[in-house]
Amino acid sequence: MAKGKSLDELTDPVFYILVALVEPRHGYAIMQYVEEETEGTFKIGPATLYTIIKKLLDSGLIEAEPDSEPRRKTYVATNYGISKLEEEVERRSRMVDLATIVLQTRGRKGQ
Amino acid sequence: MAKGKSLDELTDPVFYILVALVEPRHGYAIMQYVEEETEGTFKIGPATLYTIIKKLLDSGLIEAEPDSEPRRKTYVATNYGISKLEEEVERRSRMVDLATIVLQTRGRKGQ
DNA sequence: CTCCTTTATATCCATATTTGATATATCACT
DNA sequence: AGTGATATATCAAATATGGATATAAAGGAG
Repeated sequence: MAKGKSLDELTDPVFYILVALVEPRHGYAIMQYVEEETEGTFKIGPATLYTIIKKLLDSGLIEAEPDSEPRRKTYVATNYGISKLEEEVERRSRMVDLATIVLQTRGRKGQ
Repeated sequence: MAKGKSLDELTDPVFYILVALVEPRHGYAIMQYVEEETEGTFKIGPATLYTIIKKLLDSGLIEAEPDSEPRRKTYVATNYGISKLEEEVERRSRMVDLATIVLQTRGRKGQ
């Protein structure tokens, strides 16, 4: 049901696109969503967007959905995509926790 | 004091290497540290490691430190590197929070 | 003393990922 | 008719990553 390579880790743009597609959205709306949610700090251009959409369709993380407007293509995360996103949230959460502890431990030097 | 490009976002291996270098470590010890801390789920090979060490030295996030053993090269994060790591932890934390909220909101459909 | 494993650093090159630039077309507004 | 926003799409270049490989010294086993 998926043919991509690993998918053990999701990159930043893949992560944001999957988050956007927890609700159905078309490509352009994904770009706007990510820019708004990150207050302009993370932007996804069309090249990155459509490259990744293709990859996510191929690997079964998202699927196409019918849209009323003919010139738009709407996508949404599959159940598989949602669970992959949940895994990735946990993975990133652990990364944050590790770094937080390490940074805390530092400072109180020696002992 | 830094000549790298953006550094606005750190990739996964860069993140792990910087976390490892909150305390002084030499290259091989970084590889072992990351593998241990991630329980074998994330491995950094020599190619990735030394490529990134070079990049981090160039951009001033880490610096070399004298080591008793002559055949080892020890590195440690600079103050600049620590603050970059802190920023990145916050950035990733916000990503986790966003995804968590979005995933929570889903499920209770309509309204 | 020789073999093997671990430690340790380093690079080549192929593959994967990302992105700037560009192209096309429709729609809304003036 | 012209401009800006909407909307999808691709090319080519730049970046990033990782498997394989090379080198060498140290430590332990037999």
